[in-house]
Amino acid sequence: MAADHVSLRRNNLSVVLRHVRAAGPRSRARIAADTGLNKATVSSLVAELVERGLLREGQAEIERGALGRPGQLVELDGSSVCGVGAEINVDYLAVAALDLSGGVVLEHRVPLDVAHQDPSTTLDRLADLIREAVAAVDARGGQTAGVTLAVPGLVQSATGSLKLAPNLGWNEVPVVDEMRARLGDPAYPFRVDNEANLAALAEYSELKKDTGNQADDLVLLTGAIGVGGGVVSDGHLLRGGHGFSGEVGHMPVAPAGRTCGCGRTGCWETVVGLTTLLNKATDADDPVRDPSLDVERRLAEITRRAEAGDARTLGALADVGTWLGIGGAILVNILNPDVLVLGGYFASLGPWLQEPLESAIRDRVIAPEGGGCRVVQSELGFAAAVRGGAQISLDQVFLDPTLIGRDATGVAQ
Amino acid sequence: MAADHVSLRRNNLSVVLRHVRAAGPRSRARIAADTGLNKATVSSLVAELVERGLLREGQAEIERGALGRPGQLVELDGSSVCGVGAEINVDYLAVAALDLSGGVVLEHRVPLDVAHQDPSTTLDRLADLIREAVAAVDARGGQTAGVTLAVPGLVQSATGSLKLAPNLGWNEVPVVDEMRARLGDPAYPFRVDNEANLAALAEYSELKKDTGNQADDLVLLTGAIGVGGGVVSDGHLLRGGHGFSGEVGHMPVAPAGRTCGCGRTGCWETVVGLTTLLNKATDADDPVRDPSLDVERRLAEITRRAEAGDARTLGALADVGTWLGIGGAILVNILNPDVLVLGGYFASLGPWLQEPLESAIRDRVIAPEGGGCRVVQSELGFAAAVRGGAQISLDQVFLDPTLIGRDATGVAQ
DNA sequence: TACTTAGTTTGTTGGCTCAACAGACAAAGT
DNA sequence: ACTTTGTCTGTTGAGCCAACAAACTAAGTA
Repeated sequence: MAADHVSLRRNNLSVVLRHVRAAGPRSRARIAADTGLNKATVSSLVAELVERGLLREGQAEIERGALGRPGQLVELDGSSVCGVGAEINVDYLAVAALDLSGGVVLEHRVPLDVAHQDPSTTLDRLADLIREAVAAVDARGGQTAGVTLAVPGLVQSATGSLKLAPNLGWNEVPVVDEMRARLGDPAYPFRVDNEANLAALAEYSELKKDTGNQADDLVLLTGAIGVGGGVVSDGHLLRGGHGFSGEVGHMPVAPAGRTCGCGRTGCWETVVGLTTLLNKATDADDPVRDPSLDVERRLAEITRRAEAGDARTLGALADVGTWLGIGGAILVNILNPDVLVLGGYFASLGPWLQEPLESAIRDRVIAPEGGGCRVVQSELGFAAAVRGGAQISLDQVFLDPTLIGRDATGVAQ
Repeated sequence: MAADHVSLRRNNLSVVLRHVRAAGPRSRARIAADTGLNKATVSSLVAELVERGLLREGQAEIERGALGRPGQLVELDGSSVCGVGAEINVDYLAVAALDLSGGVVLEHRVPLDVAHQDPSTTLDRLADLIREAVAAVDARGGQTAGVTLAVPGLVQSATGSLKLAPNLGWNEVPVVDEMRARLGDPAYPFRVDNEANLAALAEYSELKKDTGNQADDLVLLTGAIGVGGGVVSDGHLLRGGHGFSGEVGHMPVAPAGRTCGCGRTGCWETVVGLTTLLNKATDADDPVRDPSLDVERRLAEITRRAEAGDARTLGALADVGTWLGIGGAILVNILNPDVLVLGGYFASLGPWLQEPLESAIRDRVIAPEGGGCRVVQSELGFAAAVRGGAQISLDQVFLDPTLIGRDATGVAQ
């Protein structure tokens, strides 16, 4: 809370660094004009950020044709710092490493039937993947700013423990401690977070990249066997008092519906989950239903049928889209996001879900003009969570550039 | 974003002022120890805050029995700055003025059938009340830090316009402009906000006062004819992209239920609204149903019957409590608040609602141990929104003490 | 075409100010 | 004698301002 010269400097370093990220390569003079800082101050700040390896002098001189002395472009230096994201999900493990400028250094996914493994075995495999990612960062001459693990369950961020992950069959696993031990107590911070939260963060970054500014309120729906929700409100991740926010899968929206894994009837999951879609769209002996098949392959087949105009498939998709809208409207009324992002399997099948979904929302939202809520399909799809994990580690650096290089006050957990 | 010496100073003034509010009267040395600021710095900051009339040297010397030189207590100075809150609701207008230390300077409510008035007449009456409140502040030798108006509807905070208030029958009313004109373009800032949002803020302050720290995530339910929701997340009001968040009254929870004023069936309002309770608890010719009767008086009668053990009343209350829990569980799953506060009429009847409500929530929440969500009855009841309005104006001063006194950079809107 | 000059913009330098800090110290108690 | 408070003095660090050199465009002149 209390601020001194050091935090003042830290703040302004962060302002400059984030401005370059948000607005792209720029001359010092331009940064000064944009941020309101003095030219001299910006020079000093940029010099320090260059020294820390976070910014670099741009190769290009500047756009021609302008009057006066051309400026020296300053841009993000992707070479020195990377964030690593990892993910444990029902049927795969994944890692990704992003550099400071958002470039993908590495992305790796391996299929694994996590639910039928011992957690310990899964964590061993994951440790291998993370070591591989960190090695790739090292090989590039970079430093790992942090690793964040995404899990489909309830996470207590403070203690780094996974309280409950029904779809994995995990319960009270101290994932951070377990992983830190496996990785030999690494210097970089290691965090866990909910999969949907991290995916929401990744989508938020993506949105910022595309639309420039505006839109600081976003809801992400991740569709898989279960349904997860991630909420970004006013640019901040909504975590809730104990970090258990976004549990939207069990909203009772269809009292006449199927029995849910949680024991109750009519949960949202039971009408929009992937299993339900497949049951509606196919016969019991249809090979697409085979649970041992890769999810992406099953989705590809559904997509093919939809494109071919198969009536039953289209009907099932329209049905899911409508139910998605019925639950979505609840979220929109409560949270009033600017954007509702369809992630996970909803993204793959977005083209057929979007129309019925939007119409269902329009019918149910109180705020004028549907609360101004746009519905978009995720471009990241199933990769959103790992990306978000890498992103969140990088965000720490953007918030406090002094974590990196020079005096490096300590890669504080 | 970008910070300089002035913002550094502003921040630290704010830190000291807020610390005294949160932790109570304290010596300078203690403030320094608590905040991490240097003793000398705290002396300087306190001196400035005293000069601005926000703090004052405490009368009492200090607790006895301690070793060493006793400290001079420093405490909030309630005498110089007040925040004013106002409220337009279906059947009353209200104002309140709070001083910096949270003391109630004035609280005034007048019954008015707003829905059957011309908006202009209502605003005229409200202007009278506000003038009265500001005059009361003046009479105490104080300065009005700002006035915030609470309305039961969708508010666009930026433009200060009320987009839609179904229960008032209002639509697209530029309330801020209208009121500023009536008040003769006052120097203090004038804002509008949603009634439930402001009430949530007031409850949050109340909570902080009681429990000290912890609990930064809260959901408030205001019960009246309609049902409103206000959300505080991580200490911040959740507003949503367009400021239309918290519209919980029309969540479709009871598909088999009554038709709602909004045209759909099964909205939450239709099973937990006051009208529904009365219909369930009484016969058609029961005088309690008389809508011209004062709400508080009708609630008093229901309370009397419940206390007397009237089976039908108790049944109706249990029913409403359960439905409250069914919808409440949705909110708890999405937002994971530490506390769920029952406001409005739910507060008056809380003793009978709480048990079935808590049980319904426990049955439906995914997170372990009910997500740790406590259910409490509001102490402020129907006065929460005005209090919150006054509070929010004061909060501006706590966030930027330089708004008041001395150089007063301008009572910026 | 080659050269000069004016005008504009960039980025650095040195001096100034402001605010926090550190340490010394008097004051006020045990 | 010992402790703790609060003030005072001098130092440090960071941002600001104004001046200035550098780098370029535009236009006028030979």
